[in-house]
Amino acid sequence: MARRSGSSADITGPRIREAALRLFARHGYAAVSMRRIAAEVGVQAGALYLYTPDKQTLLFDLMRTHLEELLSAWEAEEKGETPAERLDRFARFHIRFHIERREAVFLSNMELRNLTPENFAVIEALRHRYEDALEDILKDGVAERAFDVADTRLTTMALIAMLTGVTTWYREGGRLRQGRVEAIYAHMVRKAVQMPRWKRRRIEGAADAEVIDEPGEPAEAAPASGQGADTVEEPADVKGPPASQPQRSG
Amino acid sequence: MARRSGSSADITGPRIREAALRLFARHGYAAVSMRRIAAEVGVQAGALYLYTPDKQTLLFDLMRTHLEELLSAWEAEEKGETPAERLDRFARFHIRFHIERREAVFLSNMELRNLTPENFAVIEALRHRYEDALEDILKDGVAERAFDVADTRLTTMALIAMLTGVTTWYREGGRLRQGRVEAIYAHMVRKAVQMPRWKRRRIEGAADAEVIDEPGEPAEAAPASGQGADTVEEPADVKGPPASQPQRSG
DNA sequence: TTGCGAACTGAACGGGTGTTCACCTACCCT
DNA sequence: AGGGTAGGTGAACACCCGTTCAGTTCGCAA
Repeated sequence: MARRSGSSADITGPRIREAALRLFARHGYAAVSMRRIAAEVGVQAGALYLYTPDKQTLLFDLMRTHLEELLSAWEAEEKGETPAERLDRFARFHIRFHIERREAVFLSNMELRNLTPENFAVIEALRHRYEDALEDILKDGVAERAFDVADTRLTTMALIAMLTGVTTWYREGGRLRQGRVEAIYAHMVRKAVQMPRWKRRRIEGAADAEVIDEPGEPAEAAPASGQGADTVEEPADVKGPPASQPQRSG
Repeated sequence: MARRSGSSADITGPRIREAALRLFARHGYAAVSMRRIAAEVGVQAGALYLYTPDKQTLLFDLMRTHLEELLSAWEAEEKGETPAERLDRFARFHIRFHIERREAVFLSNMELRNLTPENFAVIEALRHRYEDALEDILKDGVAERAFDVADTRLTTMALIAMLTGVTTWYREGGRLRQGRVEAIYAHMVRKAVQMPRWKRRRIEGAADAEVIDEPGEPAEAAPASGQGADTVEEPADVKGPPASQPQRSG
């Protein structure tokens, strides 16, 4: 038996990629042999080489395809008007896309170290483009004084890590429906970067405005840090509002 | 040449664990051979089996040791009085510990799938204990109405993912000093979970108090979600404050 | 100084690895 | 009906894998 009946390239090709994706994601690139992928497809190992030049390229193509689809899916998304709106959409999009493609996400995050340097550079560039999409939103928000972000690059990495983490625990049919998960994450993201009222007023120079105590305010913030530890505020800011503030108006 | 001059178990043992940790973290468990670890130590592969029964146990011991040290380091930490204080300390501790032990963190996060089921269960239990430490802080904050957290478990996972993500980009001698990184992350964590003023007032039933617009408020929050999409608030809450609110008092 | 155990070598075992290649057969086109 | 080629097979190549073990040497205690 050489060629099997009913076989064709546009069936075997995708099946190989699906099997490789699933197995690489589940057991890791190095732990999965070409023979095992072939067995999953129901084919001999040699047949895989009609569809990929080698194992490394198979991994690389899976990761590149995933990231390209991620980028084009985001570009196709409606963007929203304000930075806050765009951030909300980004968070929800990210959660949705990452829940729907857990295996590809897992692969693209875990197997970077198994790429050759040249392939790694390509994947990193794609990933960077996606991160920049988020950072641009943050920068816009900072420019409009809608966001209070000490460092847009750090915050970009922090938010993406937080959102991507959903793949580690979310399971379909679990305690929380996907829509609610999206909403909770989006809400947290928004709160994490939003400009607090007391600060917005200070920045706008409204010394006449009543200063209201607010969590995150310097007088109350980060009380646990040792003396001399860094703070988020610039030194000039840390001194902050006058010490005598109304505790609560109500 | 059989035994090498100047050799002793309390030197070779640690060197094997260090080499294994570094190589496993860098290239992945499955991609690193016992011969390569041995070569790094300057020894033959067979000698490794004087120090570990097999490769799997070597991995497991590295991960278990790391998590046990993480737990006992946190337990030794000063805890702070209020939930906000404890959360701040937790965030800073987590960042510090994870920056200092990048390789062990990387290993413990990436190689879970290469553990046998029995070993996996042990590691997961340890990891769960650490997550619970954070969740307890969040629960306390929710009970005291200091935190506004829709789901403590989800938030725990989200915050840990965000904080642990620091290991993917932080490099010593980079743009940001460690203390500042700690401060920025701790600040974001705090903002992400804090109870907004408008909501605290509503909960406390202070209908007399002036309601102030606040980012995160339902009227303004999550505007990008499609119709019928989930929101963070419970249905009763979503209807929210009366529609007519002063936009800004200033 | 001798002897004994700790520390290690080096070869071997059975098996798995990615990849190649000569060969074969089912299908489509003329 | 028949030929060409797309889509395979299965054996082979050279090498690496985790692990074992008899044998060897070093350091230390008596």
